[in-house]
Amino acid sequence: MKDVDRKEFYQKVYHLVGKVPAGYVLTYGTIAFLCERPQNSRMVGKAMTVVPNDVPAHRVVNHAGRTVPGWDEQRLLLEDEGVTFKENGHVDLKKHIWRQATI
DNA sequence: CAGTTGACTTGCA
DNA sequence: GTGCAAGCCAACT
Repeated sequence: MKDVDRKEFYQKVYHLVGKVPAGYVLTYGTIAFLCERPQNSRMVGKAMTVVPNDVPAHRVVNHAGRTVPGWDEQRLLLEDEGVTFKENGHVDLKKHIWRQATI
């Protein structure tokens, strides 16, 4: 894959995450799919490690609704936006998954 | 340059 | 929904 493609992929990821409204979340797989890289879900997480400060990376969770390991603040940020958490520490994806995402 | 790592997903149980 | 194994790809060592 060309270097420019990776750059585009990252840019799309940031754009998508930036489009997610408060109170909703996206999964890495969804983002990867919308970025035309269904297999690169791990890269989404990698991209998040270098995400710009103005991108709400806390709205991104894994397919199980679990929050990012080592980032306890994420739960607080989501709760503040209206996202409901289960007692087991998982997000209620059924209610908060963002379906209208577009590139 | 080769091996390991990881903010993941899918498939099966 | 949860847990384990296998797969995938780029970044890191």
